[in-house]
Amino acid sequence: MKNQEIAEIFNEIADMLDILGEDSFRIISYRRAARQMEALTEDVEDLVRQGRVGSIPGIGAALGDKIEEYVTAGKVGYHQELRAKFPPGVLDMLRVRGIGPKKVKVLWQELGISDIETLRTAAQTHRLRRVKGFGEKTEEKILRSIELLKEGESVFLLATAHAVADVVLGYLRERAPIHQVAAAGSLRRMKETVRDIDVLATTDKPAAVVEAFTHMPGVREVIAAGERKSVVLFDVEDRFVQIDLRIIEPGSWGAALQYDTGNKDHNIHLRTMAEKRGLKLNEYGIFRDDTKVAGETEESVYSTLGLPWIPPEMREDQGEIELAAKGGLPTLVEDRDMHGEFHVHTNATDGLDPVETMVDTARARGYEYIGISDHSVSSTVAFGLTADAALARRDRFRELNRERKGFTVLLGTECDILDGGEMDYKDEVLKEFDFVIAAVHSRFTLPIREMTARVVAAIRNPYVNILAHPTTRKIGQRDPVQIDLDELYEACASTGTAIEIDAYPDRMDLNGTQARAAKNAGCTISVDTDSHAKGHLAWIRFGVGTARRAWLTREDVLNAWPLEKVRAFLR
DNA sequence: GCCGTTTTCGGCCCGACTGTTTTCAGTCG
Repeated sequence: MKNQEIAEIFNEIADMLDILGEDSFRIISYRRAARQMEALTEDVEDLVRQGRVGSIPGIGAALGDKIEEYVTAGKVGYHQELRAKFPPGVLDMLRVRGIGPKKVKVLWQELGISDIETLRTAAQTHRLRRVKGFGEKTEEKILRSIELLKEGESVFLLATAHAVADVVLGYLRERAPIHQVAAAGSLRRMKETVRDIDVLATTDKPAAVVEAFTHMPGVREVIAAGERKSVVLFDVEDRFVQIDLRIIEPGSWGAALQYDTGNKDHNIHLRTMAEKRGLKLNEYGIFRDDTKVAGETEESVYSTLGLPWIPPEMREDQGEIELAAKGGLPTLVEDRDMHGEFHVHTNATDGLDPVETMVDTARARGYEYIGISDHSVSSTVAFGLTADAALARRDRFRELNRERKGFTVLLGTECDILDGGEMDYKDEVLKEFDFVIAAVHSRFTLPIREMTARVVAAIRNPYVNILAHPTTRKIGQRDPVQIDLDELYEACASTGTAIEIDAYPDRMDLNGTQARAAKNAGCTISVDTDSHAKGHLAWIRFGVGTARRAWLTREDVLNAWPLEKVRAFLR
């Protein structure tokens, strides 16, 4: 998929135009187009083939041509022309916190500074403060920001960010005079990675809350400390995450929550709708002239615009507003809909806990069933089981089912898909399991045609019920394999094979965008944690969050079904 | 560069914080 590559090109064009001081609305168009490319559920190459690039919101004639050019020629001429004007390193300077396009332009064109190292030396030797707009504090700030850049400011896994948010919210509840407090932003939208954590609080003592927030244990750096908004960098192991705190009046709680949750395009869309109704929407409420007409709850904000409340996970401006306006929002799957799961490991292979512990943890969660799916023999690093050893567990599983009345333990396997697409166990072994999960754990670098054929062959095996972590990516560690996901969706839909949202925090595979495409192709989705310890079963909330980002209902999710319906599916 | 039940031209979301300024530009989200 070239979607991401095109997004990066558009963003880089925007950066360059920004530095050159071009028309800001043109720049906004490039950035918006980049976001659209990232959010696209379809492969842009397919859209080009079908002549449908113009149907992407924010893509007109000029950007459509550039997309086609990239798909056919592998590059965009305009992008390369611009690039030729910039010494390498100039664009990097934008990554320094507090340095934007205007300052880069001055640094580059007036001081001849064209990379971060030179910028650092210039700040150290006080060469910057001679230029208009730069002073002593700017030099200090630049030096600190460059240090922070080296320490690796980066994205965080959703699960990590949630854990940090819980600590911060707990601290504020205990130590600051707040009424309400909550996390919003991409965390609340359940995005699989999070760049910063947005916290909202209501209080009648703002100064005391800012004081508590900026002096929390773990705060490394205070970026801003205003009465309405503060920003800190917060230690997370050997890295740090940005945390934004917004302080509002109780009457603006809903408006602020809305404002800080929706992504940029969702919010712009709502503000445009407000304007057409003669209203003004901001983080304090909805106003007619200067009178506030809504804002205490999120529901009031949406209903004033003629909309039902939209679930946070959907607020990406991917058609949800139009759907809501027509009264067509789906009823999304929820945590409490989950009846069990299938992708669970034990200490028989590379899990930490024995099967009894995993089963009882699942029961305590209120599940009706649990599938145990330890590794097959070829996964040597994961201590995969021989066919005999795997099937020999059947007796113990029968006992477990007798001992735990009203709860069902299913004997499954996470069976490797071998190089050529055959399964690691023979069919006569596979048919003995209650269910079979197929997964790629080797040869990640096959070319796209071979990899696609390999996985499609596994999907077509009559004993395979679920395809696990389809792209095999590990966030921050391993790129997704080269594979034609549309072909997988089609194969899964036509054979009645479920496809997985693997909610292990660094997998999140499929992600929300992909799972939505899978649903649209007619697939049933299995939401699993890939648990390797009892505590991991709780990660199902991130899988459900991803399913909600994919607009899935409980009818779409295999393990939101009761056991009898699941059994029929597995048969 | 995009887009249109007020428009095919003239608009384009809106506000907070900081630092360098004498009233505001730049950055960020």
